[in-house]
Amino acid sequence: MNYKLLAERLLPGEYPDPAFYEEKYPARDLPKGAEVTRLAPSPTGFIHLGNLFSATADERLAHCSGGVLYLRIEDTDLKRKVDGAVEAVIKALKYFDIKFDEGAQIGGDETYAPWYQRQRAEMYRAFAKKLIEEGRAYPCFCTEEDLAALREEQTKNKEITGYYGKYAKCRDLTEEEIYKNLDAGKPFVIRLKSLGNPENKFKFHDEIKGDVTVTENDQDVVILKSDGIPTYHFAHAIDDHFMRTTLVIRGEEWLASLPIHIELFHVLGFPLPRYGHHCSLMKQDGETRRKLSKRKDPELALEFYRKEGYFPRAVKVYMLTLLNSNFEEWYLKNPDADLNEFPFKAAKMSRSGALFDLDKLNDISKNELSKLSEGEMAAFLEKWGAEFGTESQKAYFADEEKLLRVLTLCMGVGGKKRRKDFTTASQAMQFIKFFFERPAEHEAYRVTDGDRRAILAGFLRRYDEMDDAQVWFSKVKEIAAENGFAAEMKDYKANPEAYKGSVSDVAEVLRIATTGRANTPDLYTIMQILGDAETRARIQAEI
RNA sequence: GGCCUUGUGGUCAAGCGGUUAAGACGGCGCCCUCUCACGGCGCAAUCCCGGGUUCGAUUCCCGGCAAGGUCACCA
Repeated sequence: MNYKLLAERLLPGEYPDPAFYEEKYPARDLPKGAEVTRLAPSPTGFIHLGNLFSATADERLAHCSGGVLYLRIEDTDLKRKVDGAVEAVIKALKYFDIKFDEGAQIGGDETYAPWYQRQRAEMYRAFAKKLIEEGRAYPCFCTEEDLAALREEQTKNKEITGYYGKYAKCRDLTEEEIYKNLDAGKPFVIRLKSLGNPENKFKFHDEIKGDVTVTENDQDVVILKSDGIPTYHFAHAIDDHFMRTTLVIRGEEWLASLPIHIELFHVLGFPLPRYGHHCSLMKQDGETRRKLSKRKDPELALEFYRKEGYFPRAVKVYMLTLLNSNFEEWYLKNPDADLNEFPFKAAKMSRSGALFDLDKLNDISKNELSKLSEGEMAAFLEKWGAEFGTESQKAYFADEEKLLRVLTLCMGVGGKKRRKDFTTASQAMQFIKFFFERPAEHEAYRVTDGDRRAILAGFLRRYDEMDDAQVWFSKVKEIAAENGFAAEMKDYKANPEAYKGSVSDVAEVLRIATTGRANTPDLYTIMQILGDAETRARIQAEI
């Protein structure tokens, strides 16, 4: 068979030879040990926590080693394309501190562009043509029906499904048959002519999983689809070679196709990059657990976390906690360090899939938020509010001086102990709501109506905005005593039957009357912030 | 079903031949306290199962079992 002629018929025209591309995309000039990693999403625009998990690993591995992180778009499947998707992905990741050095829509060094696979079509064809010329790839005219029938037969016979060995019908087509099909205008794909033997197994070192057992590939996989666009496998080999990726970090669902990739790199004459297959973030689904999915877990979309107002650093801390088992310990010792100083290692990545734990994230969020100054918190809330806040919430930012006082109180700034009430921005806004809006609803009072009125009226009679906290509280005690409540907690505990309740019950009445709730930070300070008129008005309304 | 991967408390996990089997989250209890939050103290809860190897296995070997992944002209 004249492969040269066949190649020309299949992919007519002049294509550059491999040397041209090797020169066009030269090896990167980076320090020793620097990793080049990449994120290569398909442009569906949807991106969830699992993607961030993976992206964080890519980003850390690249930047901890003085290397490069780039963004490549795998748009070889037209059915998946969504407009504006790339921008959406970049924006979502940027919020969580994932910054690309180069890539689609990024700018930066254009040496390795283009970053969209559809724009690299010529290169893929050039290498496919070369493979055909070498007799290592061939046209296949099998239809979808043919393949379905084949699969059915193999399944019935309990054989491995796929296009391989004796089942690879088109592999053995004669020259005459091929040209006959071509003349008849039959559509075709280009398949790899695999030389592997599945009997052969060997060890392969995975940067995350350690040594894994790999079986030689014998599948004649499609490398060029009938529309001339490469499959993932083929594009992966060519792109990661010419973009000079050193470390391919991807989900473990790719481990099964590693043999294909190894053969492809080999047949193309490219050195193999190193690989790290990470486990997927799992979600409990009834009795079992499964990896995060786009269709089933919309609530795990990155957008959800932005909308709820999770603090970016908190999410990053959680990702690092899951990603590197020694991170948590390091962070405990270096609570104020730049997260990027943590020595991130692929080998420290977990080998088993972790369940996503919202409780843990929330705990981290509280801690991170509590470290902010009131000014930083105000800035964070304002930024969140501008995009996701209601109109009434946006109004909180008009009186900045008041907002800062509120935040100082609610965060315990200046005190020996910081408060940790806020998990997210949206929750914080709910928490501080009563400072800016009169409570529409009040939690139930636990004293009788008569006592409530007496307590509130007694307070109004005594309240003086100029009192300091001690004087203020002594007045609350007076009211307690006056109405049959114990002024001192010790007295109440010693003899609970003698009283209707204690100062705490009296304070609770005042608290509910002014804020609508039974649980708040220091009431005295709240009244100071609200001001005399507002405090009195709220209490009067509850008498 | 074949192949690959994984199996330490409810969750994330350290440990890698001898440990009272770390720590964090969550749960529960107590203390602090005008409530809440914070903080402090404490409690419950774990080595998938069965065989070996060994004086001794959570750690090593073999076999089960379970879970996850994968078997496309999708990535």
